[in-house]
Amino acid sequence: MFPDVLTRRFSGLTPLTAVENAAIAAICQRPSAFRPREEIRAEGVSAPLMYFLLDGWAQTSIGVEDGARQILKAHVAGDLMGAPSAPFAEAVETITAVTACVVAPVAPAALAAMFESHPRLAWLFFLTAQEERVALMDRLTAGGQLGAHRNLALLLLQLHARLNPLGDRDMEIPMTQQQMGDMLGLSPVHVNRVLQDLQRDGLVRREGRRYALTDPDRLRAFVGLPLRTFAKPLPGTAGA
Amino acid sequence: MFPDVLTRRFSGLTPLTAVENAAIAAICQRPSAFRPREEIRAEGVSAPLMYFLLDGWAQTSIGVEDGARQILKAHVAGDLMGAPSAPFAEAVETITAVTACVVAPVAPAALAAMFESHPRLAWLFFLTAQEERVALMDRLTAGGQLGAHRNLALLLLQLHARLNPLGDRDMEIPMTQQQMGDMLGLSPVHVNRVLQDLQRDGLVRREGRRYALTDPDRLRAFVGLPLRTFAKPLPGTAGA
DNA sequence: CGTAAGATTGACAAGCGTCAAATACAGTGG
DNA sequence: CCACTGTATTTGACGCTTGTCAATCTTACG
Repeated sequence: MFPDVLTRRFSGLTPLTAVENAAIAAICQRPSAFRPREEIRAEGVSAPLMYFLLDGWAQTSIGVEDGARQILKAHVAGDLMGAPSAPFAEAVETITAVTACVVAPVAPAALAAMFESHPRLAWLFFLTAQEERVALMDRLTAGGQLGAHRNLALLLLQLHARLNPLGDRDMEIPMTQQQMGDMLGLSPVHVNRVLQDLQRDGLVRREGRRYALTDPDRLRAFVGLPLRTFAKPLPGTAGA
Repeated sequence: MFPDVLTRRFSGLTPLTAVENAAIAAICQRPSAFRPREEIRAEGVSAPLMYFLLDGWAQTSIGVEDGARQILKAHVAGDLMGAPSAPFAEAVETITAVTACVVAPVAPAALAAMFESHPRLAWLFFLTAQEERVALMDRLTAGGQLGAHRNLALLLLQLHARLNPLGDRDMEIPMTQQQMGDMLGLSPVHVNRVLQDLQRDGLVRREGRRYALTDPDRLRAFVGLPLRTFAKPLPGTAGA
């Protein structure tokens, strides 16, 4: 059960060996389940753990004093959550279940130990961390330089790429418009209006929380940022 | 020369051994110098390298089609630049010299090889990548949830923390207001107005590009986001 | 001394947030 | 099966924040 979903995490880079799969499974603690809206890990707790998301949707967010919060990432099965807090004494981000989900905790020290026995995995985790950085960089760029329309369009494209690697047009996004707003720094009211604009322009179709990108190419052109292809055969790893 | 500045990179986590210093120096290619405004590495180039910044200020940015650009990070001596592009076939970000600066290129494959011989360094680089993620997460939170005033105040606090670890109030920021705007997603005109507001409120003093935080505590309270202390003794590394 | 880049100021417009109300929708208990 | 309740979506009116445009002023530098 574990290995499958975790292997998928790195499938864009390289396939894992059976030994590597086992090494990852070995550092996972017993999985536990959470219900929708339940808090998996609160920001501020000390000695924070990391979590492999085995099933469901979750999100990480940072809260601001006045009650506002920024959602930083929507996680799907296979994601490693909470890693950004690893260098810190106290957790930086809150992890919340969006749908029902199952997570396996991982102690940072255990991951560090794995780095010693499996340097190739260490490199893969390093590359994955860089990918996450790029995702944040793109989002920052979109937030700073693009308007709400192109920003939301980018979000839909990114979710589509992750949910639908095969390229189907249809997808189910289990987020409220409020949550999308918290991701983009927009009010839920404005999210709603922008979604309607995109529909009116024929870029998106929508029924409830089912979204269809009617013309992905036009949508990409509209956004004006390249969609990264997280896919490069692993450069010079085992063979040094 | 190298080791000093690079060691400083990790000083918040743990001191490096002489062997580790040598290992890092060994993967560096011959350093080269750049003049202000010169492009060190353009986004889009294939097989991108990484660069240790040995001296000076540099910045990484992502361009948008219509000519706008988002500055993602201001780099000071000791930073590893360009790592986010490592998993990609083509460079994601443009690296530009802000002041005169000296950089040492590093091939991703060389770093991967170092991960095999020095797993503790691998873990340190992993943690550093997570710190960078948190920096982006904070900036994203500021951009999405805070207004221009608090956002700019946060930028000043962050620069102050990096430039002035000793806590002096005075610092020289070699950025134009235009560049600050490109970091925050604000127009240069608005940056100027906000800076004046902060001065009027007695939070900042400024002469040319010398900035003084007159009351750091009040400034921090004003922002409402915690300033991360990138300082935790390295958890379970060598002793596994 | 001349030129270019940056900083500053003002007037105006657009984008987005806020407030408030109305409407759909799902789950709950009678 | 139906009223009841809370949550999500939708719509409208209005105002603040921020961008745009254009001009002026300062500073650095050849």
